[in-house]
Amino acid sequence: MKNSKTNHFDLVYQVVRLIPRGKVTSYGAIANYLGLKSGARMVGYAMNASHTVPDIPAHRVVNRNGVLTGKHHFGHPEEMQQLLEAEGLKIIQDQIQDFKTYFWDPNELEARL
DNA sequence: GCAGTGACGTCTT
DNA sequence: GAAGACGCCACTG
Repeated sequence: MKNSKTNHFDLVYQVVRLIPRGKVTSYGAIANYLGLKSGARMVGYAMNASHTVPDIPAHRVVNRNGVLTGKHHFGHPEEMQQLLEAEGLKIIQDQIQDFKTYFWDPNELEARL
């Protein structure tokens, strides 16, 4: 399979696209959902390449602490915070307030289905 | 081909 | 409880 290399990336994009509006998830959650034990970094790397694919709400993906670590990777760091606030989230000092409240886990979605 | 780096997370001290 | 170090895999230089 020539696409075996980018297979993980595609999986990450699929999960990120499934994130409902007003919710956020963490790299570890996606990695865990995909079965990538220590793939947290891989997920982050995949997100770095997310610019290669549209419709990727990367602003809904934050680290385990709910901090907008990758905000600087957007066209403008402010954009990530603005987008999250536009979805009803509260962000203070690049940190999501009540992160656990807005936290969304892909496993939960699959469980509901 | 080797070494360094990276949108993180978990373990150990 | 907090801080530091290590590990994982993939990409770039």
